[in-house]
Amino acid sequence: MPRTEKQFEQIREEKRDLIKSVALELFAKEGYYNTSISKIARGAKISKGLIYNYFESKEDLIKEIVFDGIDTFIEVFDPNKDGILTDDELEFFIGETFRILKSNTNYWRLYFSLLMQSNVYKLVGRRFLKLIIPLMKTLKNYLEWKGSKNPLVDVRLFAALMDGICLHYVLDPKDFPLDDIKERIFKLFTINN
Amino acid sequence: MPRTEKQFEQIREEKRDLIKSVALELFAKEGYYNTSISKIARGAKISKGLIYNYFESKEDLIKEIVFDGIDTFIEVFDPNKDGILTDDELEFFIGETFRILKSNTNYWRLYFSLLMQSNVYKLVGRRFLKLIIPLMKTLKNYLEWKGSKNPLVDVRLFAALMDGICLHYVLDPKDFPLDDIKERIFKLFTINN
Amino acid sequence: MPRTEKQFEQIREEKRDLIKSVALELFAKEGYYNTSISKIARGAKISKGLIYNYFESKEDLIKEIVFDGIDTFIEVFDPNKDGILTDDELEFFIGETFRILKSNTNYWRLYFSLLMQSNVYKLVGRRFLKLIIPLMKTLKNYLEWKGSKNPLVDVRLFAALMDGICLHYVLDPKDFPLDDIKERIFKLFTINN
Amino acid sequence: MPRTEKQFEQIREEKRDLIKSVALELFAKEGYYNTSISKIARGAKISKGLIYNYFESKEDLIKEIVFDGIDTFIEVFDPNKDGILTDDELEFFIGETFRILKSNTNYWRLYFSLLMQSNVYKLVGRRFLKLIIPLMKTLKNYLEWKGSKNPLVDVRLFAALMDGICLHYVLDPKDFPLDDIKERIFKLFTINN
DNA sequence: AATGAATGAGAATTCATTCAT
DNA sequence: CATGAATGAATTCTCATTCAT
Repeated sequence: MPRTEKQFEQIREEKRDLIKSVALELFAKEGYYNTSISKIARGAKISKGLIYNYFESKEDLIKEIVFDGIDTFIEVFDPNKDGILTDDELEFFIGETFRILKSNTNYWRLYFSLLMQSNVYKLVGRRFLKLIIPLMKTLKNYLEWKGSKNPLVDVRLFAALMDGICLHYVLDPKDFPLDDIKERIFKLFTINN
Repeated sequence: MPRTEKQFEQIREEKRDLIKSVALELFAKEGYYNTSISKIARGAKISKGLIYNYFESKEDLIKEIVFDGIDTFIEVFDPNKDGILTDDELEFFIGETFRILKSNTNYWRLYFSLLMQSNVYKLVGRRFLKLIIPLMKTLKNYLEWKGSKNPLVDVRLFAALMDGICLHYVLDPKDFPLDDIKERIFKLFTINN
Repeated sequence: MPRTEKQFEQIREEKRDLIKSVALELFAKEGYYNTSISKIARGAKISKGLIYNYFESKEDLIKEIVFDGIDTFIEVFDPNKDGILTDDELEFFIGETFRILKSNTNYWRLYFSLLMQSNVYKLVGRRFLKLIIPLMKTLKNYLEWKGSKNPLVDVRLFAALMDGICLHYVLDPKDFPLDDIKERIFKLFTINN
Repeated sequence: MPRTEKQFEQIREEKRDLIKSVALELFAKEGYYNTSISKIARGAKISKGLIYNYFESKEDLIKEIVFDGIDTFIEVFDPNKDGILTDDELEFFIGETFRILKSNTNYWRLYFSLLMQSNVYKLVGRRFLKLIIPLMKTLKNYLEWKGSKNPLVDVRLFAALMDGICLHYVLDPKDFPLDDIKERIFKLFTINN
């Protein structure tokens, strides 16, 4: 019995995901340039050629991986709401960020490593900004409401802090007191100052 | 009549510096792996071979560049004092960090980009930690004195924040309100909380 | 429809052999260091890169070539017999040695040329000795039986003579009276002296 | 007081010899291709450039070294005599050969190593033959007189044997019973057979 | 006579990508 | 859909040689 169109589609989808997950693992662990297509193929137990059946190029592959990560982020934080943040919502935001950080450490290490290569940044940064900007706007409103004298600066501060924590966490996840840090951040930004 | 020892010494010194500055520029702008020795040679208007007259390998070259940066940092912050931080000293520390960040933006972009490539991190991280650890200790004492309930966590928070700011700054220095941020950090960490 | 495992295996086998035979030819004629991978590739009408698909490095390539030659030798002379040599067996030994010399002149030129490069000797010498030592032991017994007063010295003499002949032969095979020499050696070492 | 022409000449001579002896040492120990001009200069504690003041090229340098060795050989064996060899003279010949071998082991190792690289052989071989041929002629007469049925073959045998011994000796001088071997050769070729 | 900085051709090696099967 | 042999451009690095001083 020949497979249906749909079954093929599903096989393709699974293969794509397999390749991407192996590639993410390797990119994050060994670096983008130290990870050859051969290694990925070996890791996924498929042939080199097949990868080109699913992705146009190595660059295309990493682009997809990064975009996927961004999309995960978007799904969680999609702010199609009212642009208004409550204390609870801020706590949720911080908590979710750290939860994703914990469960996708590899991805975020990769993300930061890529971010630093300006050519990749140009590629990916734009898309990331589109996601971040509305969040930042909402946050600005929130901080304004909280009495911040210079909410724009405080937003920057918040963003930098979050990224700094991500950075430190992915570099050495074992000893990082993520939960304590969460508490502190929450306090820092919810109290009226 | 042959050149004197001193003249050779000077030529070497100048060439080394030229190569390092061109390399730093390119490494930071295009990434370590996207910067070939050929490009560096072209940038410095010298031959490929000459670079190997001054540096044993590409790896040796980047190691020297990074160590130079660390040394600059050390010179400013060498804490063989009393291990005690006053409010003024903290302000000085933050201020100096940002001043160095501004004047060595390229270097710090490079530093972060390397940090993320685990193999390079192993190379450099150790040396950096040796510098950082005493600073962190001093800071811990300071925060304790300021009444921090969990100074270890606060030190982590501070370090992450500083790195986050550095990261954001090097990625987009133009629009970053570094001075305002400085104020905010200072306030955050000097008030009794 | 993809090629079967067996077809690939055969292609690989043939290509490996092609590369090895071209490389042997060139190594022997021009020397190891004067033979670049490019030259070998050109000689085999394949790309440089393909050679690395079959051999890990230039050193690996020559190692395989030399080991192949040793293996040929071992196949002929494998002395897991009784350790006893008759006159006929000695004649056979000498005859076979010269036959191999004639049919593998290139290989032996290469072998001698490598022998003299101490680093390569270390690589290969050990394996060769393993083969030679038992042969020499058998020969010593034989010469003892023939009445040699100092069989150890005579074994050395025999080995040196055989290698000297090989050396002269590979340097100028055209005019070398190999068959007459064979007779003489046989007489020299079979008569009681 | 300015140095005289002669003094300069002597300095030059000494430097040439220094360079050659260092180069011979290194060529023999590490191989021709593994010995860079830089290494030689370092070994002789002079500058790279100066070597080119004395020798046109690396090839020129090795050519001179090899020719020197041949000349040493010629000095000892120059057969401007009667072309007739007595038993005593043969013993002297063999003895001298081995004496030179012992005192110049490095040189002979180099010589053999070069011999095997056909391009060098072409360079040097001709000159060597000019030296060897008269010796071989004299030896042929001697062997004829001794009753050799095929003196040409015996000359070849003798030459091969001598080279074989040299080869084995330079490869592992420590354990080689050179003196015993000498006795055996002498007996082998002086007895009527 | 002497120096060593500088050159540039060429070496080994890697790897993304293609393509016949 | 799948394979892996094959390519070739690019990379790091070496080194004989030149030359200004």
